[in-house]
Amino acid sequence: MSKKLDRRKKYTRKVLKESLVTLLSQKTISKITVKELCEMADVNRSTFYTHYSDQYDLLEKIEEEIAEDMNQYLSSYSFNVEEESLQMTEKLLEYIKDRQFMFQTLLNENGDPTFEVRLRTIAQRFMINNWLEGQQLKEVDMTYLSTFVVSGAVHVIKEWIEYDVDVKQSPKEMAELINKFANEGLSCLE
Amino acid sequence: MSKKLDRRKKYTRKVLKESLVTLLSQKTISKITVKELCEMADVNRSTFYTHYSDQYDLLEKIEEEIAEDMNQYLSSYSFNVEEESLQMTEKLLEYIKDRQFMFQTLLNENGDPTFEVRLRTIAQRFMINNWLEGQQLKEVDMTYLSTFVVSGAVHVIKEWIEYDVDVKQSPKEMAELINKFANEGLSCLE
DNA sequence: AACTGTTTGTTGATTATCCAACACTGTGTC
DNA sequence: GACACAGTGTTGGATAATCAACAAACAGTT
Repeated sequence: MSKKLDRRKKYTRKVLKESLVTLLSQKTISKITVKELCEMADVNRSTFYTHYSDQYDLLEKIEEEIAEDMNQYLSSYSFNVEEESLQMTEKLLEYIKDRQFMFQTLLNENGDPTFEVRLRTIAQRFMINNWLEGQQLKEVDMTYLSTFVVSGAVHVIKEWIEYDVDVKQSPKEMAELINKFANEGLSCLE
Repeated sequence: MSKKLDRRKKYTRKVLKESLVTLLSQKTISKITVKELCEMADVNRSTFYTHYSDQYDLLEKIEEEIAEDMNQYLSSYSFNVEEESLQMTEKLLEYIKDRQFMFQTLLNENGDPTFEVRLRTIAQRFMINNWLEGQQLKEVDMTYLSTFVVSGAVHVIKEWIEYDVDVKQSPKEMAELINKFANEGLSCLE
């Protein structure tokens, strides 16, 4: 499935992604030049063009990757088995924690305004497929519910960032809290 | 003088050096294999051998580089002009701060026992060339003095590490303190 | 409008790294 | 001793990244 990447490719893409996110924390994508991006990443400009067509393309790829990861995590998510579920939540939290800066940047002023929407879409699809399976819900309720949950999640992430919450210190407790909330939320529907 | 290095070479050597120092914080040089070193650095083993012959060679190069840097800093050191001197001390402190982990590792149990000696030699040569210029000192005094100063410096570095002193927060005050001490020490000799 | 400096894609030749394979040495185990 | 196992150094061919150079587009200045 996932073809084995040459170390060089892996490294080049990694630093380019990191550099773009760093620059995005300072200015809007349209004000970022390929030149400064490559200088920051310490990568030859010609190399950049063998991977991406421009800044926008790179940003696209970054977000696609996140989307894939989120889907990956959410696809194996289930609230049936308690312990397994907790572990999944924990992993998801660690994933986010490791990319705190990235999320912060992409969700803030200079970031992509469509990014939050994309996250919302992913979560919405997940909720429809898993949580709300079997439930007979009006479409209005469904939309409202997913919007509510995702907004909450984004809000939580932003709060973590603002108050510099160290998720890693207690991912377990955090995971329990979140799962409990999710379950109670579900039971409230019945 | 300093030949222009290909970015790739620069990167390869950088990660290999970082990885070795990291490993040295865990075990002795003789227990470190080239294989695990390359795995940590994410560099092909064959690439390693195009740069260094073995772990010991790499460690050698790391220490040589530090020695060069220290010489560089110390060579442009003078206590004649007050402000300039302070700036030099400040830069030197920042240099050490940026490599705190490296110094810590090289000076500790797993590190190279000869490293402290090398530092001592450098400082000794410096003191003879600069500070003690013109002073009529017995060789015994000279050796004792340099040993005293370097031991002090190493001790200070180790204390910074242990008590996690943030040198960067006040390199200026720190620099003033050190220069003042150095000057008083010198005047004590007269 | 001409001028200056900067960024942009793109190219060709060069170089470094990768990878997989190899034979070799050392070390521990039955 | 015979055996498996892990690390060593070295090789050759494939591939990626480098660098320097280019024409073109663009923005700001005078």
